[in-house]
Amino acid sequence: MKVTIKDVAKAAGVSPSTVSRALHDNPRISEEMRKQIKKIAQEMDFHPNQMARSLVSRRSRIIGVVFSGEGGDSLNHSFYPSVLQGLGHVAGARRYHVLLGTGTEGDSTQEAVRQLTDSGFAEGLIVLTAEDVPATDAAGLPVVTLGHPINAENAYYVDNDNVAAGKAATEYLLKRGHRHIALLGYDKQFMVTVDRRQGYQQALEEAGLPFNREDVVSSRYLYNTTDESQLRRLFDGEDRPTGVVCMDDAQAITLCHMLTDMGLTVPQDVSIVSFNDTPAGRLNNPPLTSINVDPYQLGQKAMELVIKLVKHPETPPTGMIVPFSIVERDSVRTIG
Amino acid sequence: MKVTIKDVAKAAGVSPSTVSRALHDNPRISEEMRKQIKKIAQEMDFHPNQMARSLVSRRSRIIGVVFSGEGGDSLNHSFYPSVLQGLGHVAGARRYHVLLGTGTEGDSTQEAVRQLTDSGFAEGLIVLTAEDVPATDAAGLPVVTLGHPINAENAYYVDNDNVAAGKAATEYLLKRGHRHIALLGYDKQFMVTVDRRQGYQQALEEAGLPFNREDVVSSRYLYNTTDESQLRRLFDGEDRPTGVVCMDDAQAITLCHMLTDMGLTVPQDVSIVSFNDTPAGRLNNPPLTSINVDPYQLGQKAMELVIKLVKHPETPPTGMIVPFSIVERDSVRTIG
DNA sequence: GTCAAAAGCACAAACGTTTGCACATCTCCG
DNA sequence: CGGAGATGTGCAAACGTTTGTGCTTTTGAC
Repeated sequence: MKVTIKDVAKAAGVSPSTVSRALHDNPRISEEMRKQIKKIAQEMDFHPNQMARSLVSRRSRIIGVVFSGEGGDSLNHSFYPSVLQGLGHVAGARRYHVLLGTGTEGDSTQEAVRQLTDSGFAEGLIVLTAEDVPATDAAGLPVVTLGHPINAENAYYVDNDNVAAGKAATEYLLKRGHRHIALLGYDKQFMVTVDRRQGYQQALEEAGLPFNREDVVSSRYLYNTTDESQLRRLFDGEDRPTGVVCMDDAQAITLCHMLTDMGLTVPQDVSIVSFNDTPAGRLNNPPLTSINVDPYQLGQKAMELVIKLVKHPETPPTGMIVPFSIVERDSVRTIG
Repeated sequence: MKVTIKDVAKAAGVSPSTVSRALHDNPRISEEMRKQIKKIAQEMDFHPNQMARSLVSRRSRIIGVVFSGEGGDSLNHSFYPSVLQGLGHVAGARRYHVLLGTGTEGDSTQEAVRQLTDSGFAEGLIVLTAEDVPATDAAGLPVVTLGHPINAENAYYVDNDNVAAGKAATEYLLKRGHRHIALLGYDKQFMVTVDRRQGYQQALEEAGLPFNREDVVSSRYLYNTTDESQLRRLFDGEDRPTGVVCMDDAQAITLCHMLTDMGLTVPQDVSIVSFNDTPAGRLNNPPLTSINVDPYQLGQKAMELVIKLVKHPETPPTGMIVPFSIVERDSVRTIG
C-alpha cells in the first residue's frame, strides 16, 4: 500500500493538514516543525497522490498534445521528434506532464482532440497540425496551435514567419546571381507552403523579376510525390531555372536525383535551397543548404505559452514567432 | 462550471449512485431508467471527472512512456515516431492514454522514469531505451522495456531477434556470392549492435568463412561518427570487402559517400545492407537495401503488453519478439 | 499581572466519483 | 393473505488531498 499523508501525520504526531501545509511551505507552520515533517516524509518515501491533489485543486499539471493524424510519412518527419523534445523539456523543467493525443489509427485531429479533452486530465492543449486547424476551443481548455491557424487574430499560436522564410530562401539565391528561380512543393492545403510561396513571389517582385506560374510546381507537402513529368519539362529547355527553393529536404533530394538523371548536377547547373534541415538533407550529396525552422524552439515556445495560459486564462490572443535560420551547405553556387 | 454527476442526478430525479450505475450498465438498474439517464447525461454533456474516478478506482488508464534521454540525433531517428504511433494507436483503441516521460534537458532515463512514477498518474510504464536498461521496477509499476534488457529472464520486453537479424543481413550478402563482408557501426554499449554482431559472426562461421576483427568497425550507434581513417584503410587494399552490413542507414549513406570519394561505387564495387529502413535510406542513391525492424509493431506490442500487465500483474515475465523484414532495394549486387 | 495579538496547530468540509449495504416496493407461491 | 425472493433505488462511506475556520498556547506591551 502506498504511504499517504495520514501515515506521515501519524508518524510525525500531527494532523494531516499540518503535514500538507508543512510540505507546501505554508508560513503558518513553524520552521522546525516544517523541517521535521519534511524529513519524515522523505524517510517514508511519501509522494502525494496526484489524483487526490488534482481533484481538489482542479489542476493536473498535464498538457495534452495532439499531432495531426494522417500518420503516413508526415509523422516520420524529423520535425516532430524535435518539437516533442522541445515541448518535453520545458514541461519537465516546470514540473508539467505531457499527455499524448492518440486516437485509433486513421482518426482525425478532431477525434484526437476530443479524446483528450473528454479524458479530463489535461488543463491545456497544444495541437500540432500542418493542415487547417479547426477553431477548437474544446471544452474551455486553452489551446495553442503550433503552426499558422486560419483565424490568427483570436488564437494562440506559435509559428515561424513563413512568408519571411520563403522570401529569405529566394533572396538567398537572388543575392547569388540567380535570375530564374523555381519553387517546388507548393500545396495549397498547407498554410506553410502558401505563405512561403507568397514570400517567394515578394522576393521576385522586389527584385524586379517576373513571377511565372509555371515555375511553381505543386506536390503534397511532406509527401514525396511530385509530378515528375512537369518537373522534367521545367528543366528541359535552355531557359531552365538555375535555382530552386524546395518546401522540404526530401523533395530536394529526389530533385537532385532527377537532375543528375537528366545530366545536370547540383550545384553546378542548378542550385537548391530547401526547408526543414533534415538528417537526410545533411547526408545528401551535396549536403543541402536548408532553412532550419527550429522545431525544438517551436516546441518550447508552445509549451511556455500554454502554461502561461493555464495560469492566466485572460491572456489576450497571442502569436509567437520563432526565428528561422538558414544553414549554408553545398547545394548553392554563386553565379557570374 | 463543469456538470457533475449530481447535476445529472438532480435532473433525472434520482440519486448520484443510480446515475453512476446506470452509466456503467450495472444490471441492478432497470432498462428504462438506464436509457433515460444516459439520454439526460448526453444532453447535459456530462463527462465524468477522471480525477475523482481514478481516485476511488485506483485506475487511471494512463501509461507512461519514457524515451532514452540523450536527445542528440538519436531521438531524431525515424524509429521513434513510428514507435510512438504504434503505441498511440493501440492505446487509443483501448481507451488508454499516453503520458510522456519528459525530464529537463539532459536528464537521464532514470530521472525521467522517476518523474513519471512520482507523478502517480501512470499505472504502467514503457521504457524505450537503446542503452542498458536499469532494472527499473519503479514504485511497483509494471514496466516493459522496448529493446533487449540485460536481465531478459525476469523482465517484460518486446524486441526483435537481433542476432537473427544480424545473421539474416549477413546471409543475404553471402547468398549473393559475397565472401568478404564487413560490419559497420558496432557499439558495445548498445545491446542491439552486440546482438547483431553475434549474428554476423554466426553467419560467417556457418558459411565456413573466417571472422576477422578488423572487419568490424565501431562507432556510436545512431550517431554518425565513424573513424573514417579506419574505414578508408579497410577499403584500401585489393582484398577489400565486397559487402558491408551497417547498423543504421545513416552510416550506410556516409559510407556510400566515402566510397564514391575513393572511386568505388555502390553496388558495383561494394554492396550494402543496412538497418532501420529510414527515409534517408530510401532517398539515397542508390536506395538502400535495409532491414526494417518494424518499429510500429514494436510500439503496438509494447503497449499491448503493458495493458495486459496492469490488468493481470501476475503475468509471468514475457519477452515478445517482433519479426523484422528485409526490404530489398538497389544497394546490393550479386557476385559471379 | 492582565489582556490583546500573534503563532501554531487540529477539525472538518469539500473535490466528484464508486460501491457495499440497507431499504422499499413488487411479484409470486403456498 | 403472509412472507420470501426479486428487483430497483437511496444512503453513506471511502479514495487522499487542500484549506477555511476555530481553538489553544505563547509572546509582548502596558
